[in-house]
Amino acid sequence: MEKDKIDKKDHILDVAEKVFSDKGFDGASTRLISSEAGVNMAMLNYYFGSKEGLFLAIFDRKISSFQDILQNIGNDDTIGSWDKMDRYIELYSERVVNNNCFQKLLYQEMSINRRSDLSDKLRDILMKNVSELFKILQEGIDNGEFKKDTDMQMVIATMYGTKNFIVNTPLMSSALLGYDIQDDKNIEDKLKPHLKSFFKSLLKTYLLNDHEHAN
Amino acid sequence: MEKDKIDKKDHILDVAEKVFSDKGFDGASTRLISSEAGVNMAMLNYYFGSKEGLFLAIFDRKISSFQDILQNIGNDDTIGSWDKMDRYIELYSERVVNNNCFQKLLYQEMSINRRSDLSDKLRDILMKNVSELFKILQEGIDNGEFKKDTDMQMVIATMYGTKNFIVNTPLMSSALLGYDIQDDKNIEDKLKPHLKSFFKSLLKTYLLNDHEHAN
DNA sequence: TTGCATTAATCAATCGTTTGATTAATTTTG
DNA sequence: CAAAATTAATCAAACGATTGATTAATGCAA
Repeated sequence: MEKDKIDKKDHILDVAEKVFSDKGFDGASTRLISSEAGVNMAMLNYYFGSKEGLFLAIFDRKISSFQDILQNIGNDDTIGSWDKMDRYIELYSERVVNNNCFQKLLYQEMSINRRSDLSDKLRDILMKNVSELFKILQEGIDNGEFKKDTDMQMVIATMYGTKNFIVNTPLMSSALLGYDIQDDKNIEDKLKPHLKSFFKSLLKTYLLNDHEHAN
Repeated sequence: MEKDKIDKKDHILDVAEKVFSDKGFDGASTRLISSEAGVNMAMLNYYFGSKEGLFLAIFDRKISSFQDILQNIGNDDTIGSWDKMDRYIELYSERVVNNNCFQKLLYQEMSINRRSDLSDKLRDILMKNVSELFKILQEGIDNGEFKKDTDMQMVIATMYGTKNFIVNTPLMSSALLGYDIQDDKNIEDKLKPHLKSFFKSLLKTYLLNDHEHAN
């Protein structure tokens, strides 16, 4: 059955995503991945051609669902710029703290510069997501809701960086925050609300003009 | 001569630091490192025992100079909390944007889950640096200079995360900031001042109580 | 039976490491 | 001081292990 095959490939991709994010590309052997996935080693090559093919397939799978999630917030004319920002923070914090092992993989790959074609591709995709945030910020500045001297680039770097730091160095951030951020329950109950409320509070004071502070 | 030996070991460590940070631990072969350093392969084992020994030696060398740089800012009684924060931002931005290939290595290692003993060690060292920042923040809150509801943990995650994001994903951050952050001149002329002024501006609005805003 | 899925066995290549030999430097000895 | 003895540094070559990949044989459903 075609369905079974897809499920199997998907299962392999799930496992590979996890193992790659734990060990890195070079540290994750095909033998380990296949045994973790409960399939014969040759199946990886049979399905994905090569180890690199498997690796790329992980990204291909995600990329399709990766795009438009954060898009089209900026196109809503009925709400103000801060409310858009608020919504972006909500969605971003939600999305990103899930798939955290893919996020880890993504930034590992962007940090090491091996497959430069892939890196470029990932950069472009991320920049596309970033552009939505740009739009929101620019609009807020133009309509006077945000401060004129807002450093948009750095605001973006701050959001992405802070999230990455927490997700990608769990040992460090768990020690810092005082709870295990690898635990799913803690992620849901503590980390997500924590991240959201901090981002809102931080950016509200930074972005909003004084006359808006009352809100 | 003893000096030559130290210089040689130091040279190997320099090269290894660069290669490891480029390729990751598993991606960097001992053959590549030794050929880049212009020494025989066996010398790596002769000097450092093993590949892992070489890797650890990189950290040992840095760690000694790593410690006290950011320390003792908090102990100065003659300046206010924000001024201490200001000074921390200055030093942190300076230090960190230099040795950026070590920083890359450091967070690569903390991201991957391999030698947990090393990871723990690195976490402890970083937490020690963090504690100085904690001290400054706590003091500022206690003396009323900073807001009572300051999220200290997240402020720290933001500073470390934002810097990491910029340094560790140069492809992304160069596209975002609009200049090549791998270029030494750009680092000095643009990135450092940029980072400093943003951190100050961002944290000033977030940390300071309203009656301090005039400053 | 035919075609795809799956397996164990095997491949060459590369890995980190070790070896034994050789050279250079240092120390000891007469 | 000079010769001998010892130690340290360096090298090419080879080691066993592991890597990603391939093969040929088998299983199995249509």
